[in-house]
Amino acid sequence: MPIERNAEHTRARILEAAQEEIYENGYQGMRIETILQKTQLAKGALYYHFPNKLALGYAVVDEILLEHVKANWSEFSSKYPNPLTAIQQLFLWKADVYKNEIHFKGCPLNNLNQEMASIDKGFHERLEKIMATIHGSIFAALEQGQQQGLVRKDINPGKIAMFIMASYQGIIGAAKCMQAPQLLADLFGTLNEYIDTLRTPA
Amino acid sequence: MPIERNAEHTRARILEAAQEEIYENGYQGMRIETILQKTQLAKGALYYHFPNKLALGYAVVDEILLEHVKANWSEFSSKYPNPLTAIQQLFLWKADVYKNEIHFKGCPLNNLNQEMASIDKGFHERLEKIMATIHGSIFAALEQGQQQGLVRKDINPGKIAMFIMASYQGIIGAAKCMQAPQLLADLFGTLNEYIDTLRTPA
DNA sequence: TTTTAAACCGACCACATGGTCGGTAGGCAT
DNA sequence: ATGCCTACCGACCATGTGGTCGGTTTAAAA
Repeated sequence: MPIERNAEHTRARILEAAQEEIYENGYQGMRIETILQKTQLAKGALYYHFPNKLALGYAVVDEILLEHVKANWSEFSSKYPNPLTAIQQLFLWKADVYKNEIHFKGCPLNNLNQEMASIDKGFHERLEKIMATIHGSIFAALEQGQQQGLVRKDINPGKIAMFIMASYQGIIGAAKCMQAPQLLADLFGTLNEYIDTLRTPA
Repeated sequence: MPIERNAEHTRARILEAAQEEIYENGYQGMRIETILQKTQLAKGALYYHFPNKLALGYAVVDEILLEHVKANWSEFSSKYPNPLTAIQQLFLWKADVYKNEIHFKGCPLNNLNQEMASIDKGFHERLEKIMATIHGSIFAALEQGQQQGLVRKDINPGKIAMFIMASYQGIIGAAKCMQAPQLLADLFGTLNEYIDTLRTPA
């Protein structure tokens, strides 16, 4: 069974393997040799699709992480009309997904951010763009909630959106550091209690 | 002016240089060559004091980071008798310290945690120990506050302590990712508002 | 069928990097 | 002064790693 000779597909496989490697070892810990092993490709193939290691790393951010975030968010914001509820449900879902992870590796986006944002400018620019996207989504949700009378009007949507995003990252990070994804339920629970205080009092 | 031949001092210089390197490039990005350059030592000196790179990394955690955290905390908890206020002041101080950083590199402890906790067991164990120390401090502060009637008695000190710690990390991380330490004031401000809700109502 | 270019192969290279080891100098006890 | 051990030197090694390049295969056009 010869592996299909399809450029797009090959490129996608490389990206996927690279994403996995970065997720497990960080960008600096990712080895192209390992990617070749995982994809059963030769070096020439990889360097045909990507000029160098850095470009591959960038591509993972642009084509995998960004899309993943967008998909995630749009799913929940369309499922739950109340924006605060959408955010809370997203958190609970994350807690549930990672609950039984044997080896919890955290959030791919946050990991890369922590590792590379202050080291490499290219990564920083790309990752900041994603962060801005997320922040913009939460911000818009809060503002929309205010207009609909669902969210208190005495809060600053920009600041609160940033805080929620930061707490989310922190929670994932803490659970990762402690290697204890079962903490996520409690932590997101506490965060969700805080989010409840943003609702318009009944 | 011959550099003093003092084993303890030399070892300390190596550790300091290593800490800086890790802070700037992560453990995986730290290079022995750079440390030798910074300390003006030869390779033999470094490998006389440390058996290998990993041991050096571990030593940085045990002898630099842990001590730094302990010193930080004890300073503020002794300066402010109200535990909640001590925590809040510590945050505001951090925001102020980093405010004008040109190239904000985040929190050394959090950085290493994010990078190595899920990769290397030795790092994980050591870093978790520090996290547990911090958590224990906040936990004790909250419990003590409850006994003194300063902190609401309907909250779970363990969970809240974990949440505060996670949020702290997240805030530092977010500011790092955005390369915007001026965000810290707002973010810690929001966190402190949350902490205010933990006080016993007047 | 022949041609052509995209897609892929894999041996090879340059060099960075962690680590070794025989040697040397400083300082302290005798 | 002499011996001796700690502290340090720096050339050298083994290996890992990103990257190159001439060549080969596949698929579709001519």
